Order: sequence, then C-alpha cells, then structure tokens
Amino acid sequence: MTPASGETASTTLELEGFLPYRLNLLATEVSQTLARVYGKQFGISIPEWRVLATLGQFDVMTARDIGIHSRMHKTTVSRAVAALEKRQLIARRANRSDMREAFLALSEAGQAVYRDIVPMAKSFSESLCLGLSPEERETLDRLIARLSERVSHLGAGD
Amino acid sequence: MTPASGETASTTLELEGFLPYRLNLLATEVSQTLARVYGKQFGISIPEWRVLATLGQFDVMTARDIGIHSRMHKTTVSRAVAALEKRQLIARRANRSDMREAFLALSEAGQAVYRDIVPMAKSFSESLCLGLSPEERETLDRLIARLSERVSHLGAGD
DNA sequence: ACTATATAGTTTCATTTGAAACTAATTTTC
DNA sequence: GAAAATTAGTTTCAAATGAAACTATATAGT
Repeated sequence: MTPASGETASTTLELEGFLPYRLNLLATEVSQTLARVYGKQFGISIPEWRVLATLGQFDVMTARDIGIHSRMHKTTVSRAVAALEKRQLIARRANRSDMREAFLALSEAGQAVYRDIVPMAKSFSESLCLGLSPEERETLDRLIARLSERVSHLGAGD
Repeated sequence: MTPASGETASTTLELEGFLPYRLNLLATEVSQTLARVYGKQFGISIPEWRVLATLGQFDVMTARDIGIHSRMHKTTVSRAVAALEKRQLIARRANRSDMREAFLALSEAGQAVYRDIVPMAKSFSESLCLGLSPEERETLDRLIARLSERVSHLGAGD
C-alpha cells in the first residue's frame, strides 16, 4: 500500500516532489514539443537545430566550439554538421592556419531556415511562460542559473 | 559578426536566455550526475532506477502504470523490468482476473537497493538546492508545476 | 629536425531507443 | 456467443547515441 503520509520523508522517495525527476520530465516534454514544431516542417533533428541555432547566434564557429557551447558530444556535432552540410544549410571554410578544424557558418538557405524557425521557437517559449508574471520569469531564470552552476560543481568528479 | 546587442530580440535567438534550451541543459546534467551516483555503485540504468523508484513509492503496480506514472515508453519499461527481474530485484505476480498484465513489486533485495539509493538521491537533490532559500525552493516547485501543466496543453496536438 | 604528444574531426562498433509488428488475453458489438 | 476491436506486454527492426579507434594536422620536448 501507499506509505502513510506524514512520516514519508524517511524511507520512501516521493517522485512528484523530487527535483531531478520533475525537472527531467519537464525538460523532456518541452524539448520534444518544440522539436515536433520544427521537425515536422523542416525535417530537422534536435542536434541539427542546436547547431543551426548556435551558428545563427554566433555566425562562424568550429565544430568543436559548437560542441562546447551547446554541450553536445563531438560525434553528435559531427553528424549534425554533415547532415546540414549535405542539405547545403551550412558552409565550411578551411582555416588555413590550422587545417584540422574548419570554420562553419550558415549558408543563405540555412539563414532562411533559421529565420523561419526562430519566431516559432520564440513564440513557443513565450506561450510556455504565459501565466508567469515578469517577476516569476526572472526568478525562474535566476534559479535555473543557480542550479546549473551548482550541478556542474557537484558533477565535477569526472 | 555577433549581432549588436540592444536590438537583438528581432531576428536572432539568444540561446543563453532561451528557456527550453537552458531547461534541457540543466535537466540533462542533473540526471546524468545523479545517474553516475547510482549507476556506478549498483549498475542500474536510468530507466531501471525509475522503475525501482516508482515501485518503491507505490509498492505494487503493473508495467503499464509504471509507464504512465513515470512517462516512459512501454518498451523502455518492459526492458527495464526484464533486467531488474533477471537480477531478482523485482518480482512478478499474475493478475488472475486479467492475465495480460502482471503485478510488479520490489523483492527484498530490490527494497534493499532502494533503501540504499534513496538517501543518496535525496542528499544529491538537497545539495543541489543548497543556496536556495526556502521561498525560492517553493517558487521553483510552483513554476515547474505551472510550466509542466502548460507544456502538456501546448503539446496536445498529437 | 625528429620523435612524442595533443588536438579536430570522422568512422566504426556496440548499446540504447522508439516505432511498428506481433502475441496473448480481454472487452465490445452485433 | 462468435467476430471485431482493444489492451498489456514483448520482440523485431531501424535510427540515434556515445565510446573507442582512427586520420590528419599541429605542437612540444629533446
């Protein structure tokens, strides 16, 4: 039977109140809902969107930098870049002074896709936040930042 | 070049301030950090832990209910249950009045593992929240709940 | 200069995942 | 009460993922 409430805290873990669990459910659902939007219309996967979004913001970057910034595994980046390149959404330019890496940037077509997706992404995010007051939104941002900082400390034991 | 700040809002998306992005980074890092804890010591995967945690909380459940509650795909649940059963951490009991499903519960050994992991999970979650005031924690909970509610509405278009 | 080591990125391989097909049991409909 | 539709759970297959090996280039150390 369900543990009697009131003295629950000791041995059982109430998942509904467990931050990692709830955070993960929320983030998964948010990501997937958003991915459905651009996935359907543009045939773009989550890693591809991340690459696109990163290049859209920073214009020129190496694959390595994209990976660091968006915290994607280098193979994930490599494959997403390859797929986007094949569709001519990004262009590669050699770095003459270091031939191991290459400068990546959105092509015109890539910028067009980016310009199409961004408003959708923004409006999605905004409608998500509808019903939060400006103070609450600010608090949310601050709390996420605080938690991100902490978890990276806690996880430093790699 | 990087878009001039000040009129950024229009065309580019600043990922650092984009809620879905930040939420996902945070949740991924939190999950993985926690998973490293119980994964190393108990050889338990994330889905297995979720099954364990769900059964630990609700004692007896069908695979279906576990999936609904923890929002896991039924094949993920099926495989996690199979793995845990093989290790004798959970036990299966037939439902005589519906032979399609089966009642699942933690075995003694499973309860022992659960009792070992729960304090670790709790202390992880708590140290994560260290540095948030009680009001902030409460606000965080409320905001996550609010967003979860909203995203499930927005995503209803399946 | 030449070997050592390190780095960027790709490829290979094993594992994980989810969608779709499948099996077995149950419920509905006529 | 038999055929049709549903449901719980498993299996199969294809796609996504990450770890490790690999290629090509660059940097150190001597």
